[in-house]
Amino acid sequence: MESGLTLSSLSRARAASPARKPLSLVAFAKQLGLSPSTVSKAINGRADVNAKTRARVLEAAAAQQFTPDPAGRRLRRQASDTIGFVLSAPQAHFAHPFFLDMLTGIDEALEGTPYQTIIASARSPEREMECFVRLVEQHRVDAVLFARTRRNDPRIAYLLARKVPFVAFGRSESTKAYPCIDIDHTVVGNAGCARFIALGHRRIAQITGPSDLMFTHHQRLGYRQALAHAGIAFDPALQVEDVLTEEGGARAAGVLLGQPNPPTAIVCGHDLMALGVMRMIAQRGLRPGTDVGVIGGDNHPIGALIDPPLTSFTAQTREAGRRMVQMLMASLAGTPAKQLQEVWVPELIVRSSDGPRRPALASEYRIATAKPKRERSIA
Amino acid sequence: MESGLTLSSLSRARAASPARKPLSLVAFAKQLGLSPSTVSKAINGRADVNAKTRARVLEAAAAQQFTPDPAGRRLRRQASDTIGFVLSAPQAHFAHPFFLDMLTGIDEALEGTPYQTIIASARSPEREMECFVRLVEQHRVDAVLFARTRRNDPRIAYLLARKVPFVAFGRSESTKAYPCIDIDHTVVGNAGCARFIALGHRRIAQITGPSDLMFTHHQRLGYRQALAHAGIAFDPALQVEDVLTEEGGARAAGVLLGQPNPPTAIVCGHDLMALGVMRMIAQRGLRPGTDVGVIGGDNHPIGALIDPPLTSFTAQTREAGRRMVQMLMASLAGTPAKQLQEVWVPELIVRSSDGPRRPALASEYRIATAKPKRERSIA
DNA sequence: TATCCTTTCGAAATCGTTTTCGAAAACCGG
DNA sequence: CCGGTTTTCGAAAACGATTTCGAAAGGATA
Repeated sequence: MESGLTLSSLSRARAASPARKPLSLVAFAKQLGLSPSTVSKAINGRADVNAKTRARVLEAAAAQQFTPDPAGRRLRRQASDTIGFVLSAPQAHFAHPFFLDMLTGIDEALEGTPYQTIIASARSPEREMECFVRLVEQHRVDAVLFARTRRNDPRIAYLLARKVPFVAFGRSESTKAYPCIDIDHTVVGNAGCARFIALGHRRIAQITGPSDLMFTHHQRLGYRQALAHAGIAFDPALQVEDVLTEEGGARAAGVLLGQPNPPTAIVCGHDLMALGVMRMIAQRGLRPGTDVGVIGGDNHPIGALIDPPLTSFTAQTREAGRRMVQMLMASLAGTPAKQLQEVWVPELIVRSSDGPRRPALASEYRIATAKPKRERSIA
Repeated sequence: MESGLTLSSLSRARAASPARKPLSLVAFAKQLGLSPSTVSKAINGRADVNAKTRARVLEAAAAQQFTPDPAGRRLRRQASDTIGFVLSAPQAHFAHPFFLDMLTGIDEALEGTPYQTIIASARSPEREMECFVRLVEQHRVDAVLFARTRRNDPRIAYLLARKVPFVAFGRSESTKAYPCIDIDHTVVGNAGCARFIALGHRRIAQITGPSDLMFTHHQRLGYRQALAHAGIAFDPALQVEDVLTEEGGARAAGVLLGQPNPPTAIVCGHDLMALGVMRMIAQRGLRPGTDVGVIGGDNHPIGALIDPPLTSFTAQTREAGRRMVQMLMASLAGTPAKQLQEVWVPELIVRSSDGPRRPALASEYRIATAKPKRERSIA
């Protein structure tokens, strides 16, 4: 059956579904006693149309809910009015609100513009490029948004070479400037580690995702900065990476805790990994947050609900989605890429997993008892 | 700045971004020494083209990566080749993989077809209809997919009246048939409750989402069926509803546990609610899974990670997304709606939250220690 | 071989919009 | 009132594909 879904069967199928024919621009124009060109110009805000005429057109359009058919518009304009948002390997992030949050922000910012978002998901990291190429070469999108940049990101190289407008969530080591917005993850590594130092820890480990991811790379740099600043020698055995999942975090923690001189605190780059870390700590007979401190990285909502509640960092994913769209519009309008680069500084959200255990409200039990009072979020 | 984003500024902006001109069908046809019509027909699988010619065309198209420009195709065909997927009130489901899973399934099934998915998110339940109307009346989509049906769903009425092809995830009380796929949530209520009865419980409560949601309604029916089957009198005070969030679950549990004769077990319609329920049980000084049994409803991945691990039901959201697309294609091809209705039976995933506490692997600690061995999932 | 039917192809119309360019109208200062 | 400038509008030509319909070629039959 799947193979029977040929292009031809699809096209013939369409004929079966009827639908009332909508108002075309020419018909609408005739109604108003104007030419199609004038109506079009009125709607599109061109200068060469009398203010009075324009008002009349817009009023009638609003009254009759008239909107120019996007199909005609697109053909003539040679633009698809469509922005592609690429999900990378969604199966790996199944329980993470990251992409959906970002998508929501994007959709919000696009409200009222003629643009729409199409999503495309890359089956695997290897097939990511494929996804971009298809979107671009088949003229399905005017611009692209995506996240999870890598240090050396072929997608960025491709889009730049192909001159496709885009905004990335995340920096890279590209020598050419491109519009992007990023969270400063050196802060996540640095401030997380520094907090443990301030709490008296000396043997502090870091668990992150794959280091070819730019944000992971930054986290690792930040961690080393904090150590250096405190005069603590960097021990490579304490900095491990694994995949960005709960299991990855657990596995990495197992490696760390199995060492002869295990760490007393672990900073994580990702909250799901932190969850796995906490699970592994418990499995080893230790108490997360008491025997071994844990700090996460991206404020997964589940972090507030577990026990001990996870100390983490603000993420602002939805706001980032919104901002990416604004930057894209600016980019399309000609603003140079150098002016379209923002780095947001995340803030620590202090809960309980990062230090000696505080008396919990219902300390006998295993599920977080209430939202911690000490939580501090950014405005 | 936001208000400066007029249609006109956008359109002029576009001119700024250049791009190599791609191969048009006429140019491609000329290359082959054929007419555009023949090439088009070859590609679209029409009958009146010689097998040899068709092979030659398809080969060349593959070699040169030629694809007919969707814009022209859409204009002529009077179809957008686009399917709308509507997210309802995403902010309420922030941490739930439901929508992203479904989206992934949809995208998978659409691979290789000329269709693409656009997503639209309804700001609030009240503005849901707005979203549908805009999508349809502005010709942005050929068909629509959506989830979370209500008992009496105006979206379904609208789409049926407007003759827009669609597939819903969830049944409703519509008298007219429409294509849909659904999980049988009476099973969630029934089997969950029955399990507690089998474990010896007699005072069993149910916490669900708002009862105007169809799946919630089914859950509530199933719960009463199980009670009736066991000859236990239904106590309305034990069946409460709240919003579909962790907080909602906690609040509802608070109400139940505050009663003079509180329940010894609680079946939930939704895993996030179950999480809140467990939190409230702990907050009341009781042990979830030991003093009060808890069963969830839709296999949120976090359920396997908490302690005690949450007994729940299979959800198969991604598979459902795939199947919805297949059914939509069938519907477009003329298959009557009555043949496009499926109800899938969820299966219990037994972990630990539903019964007397089993010895945990690292019983001192507060985070689940390992994936439970007893977990049983469907094939 | 003539006739008819089938197969295969292409010319031309069409989808609905935007845009260019020219013409008419209105306005202006002298 | 006139020449020149500015506004305002509309006719017509795109944009790139699909589809209808007719014609040519090929095959079969009498």
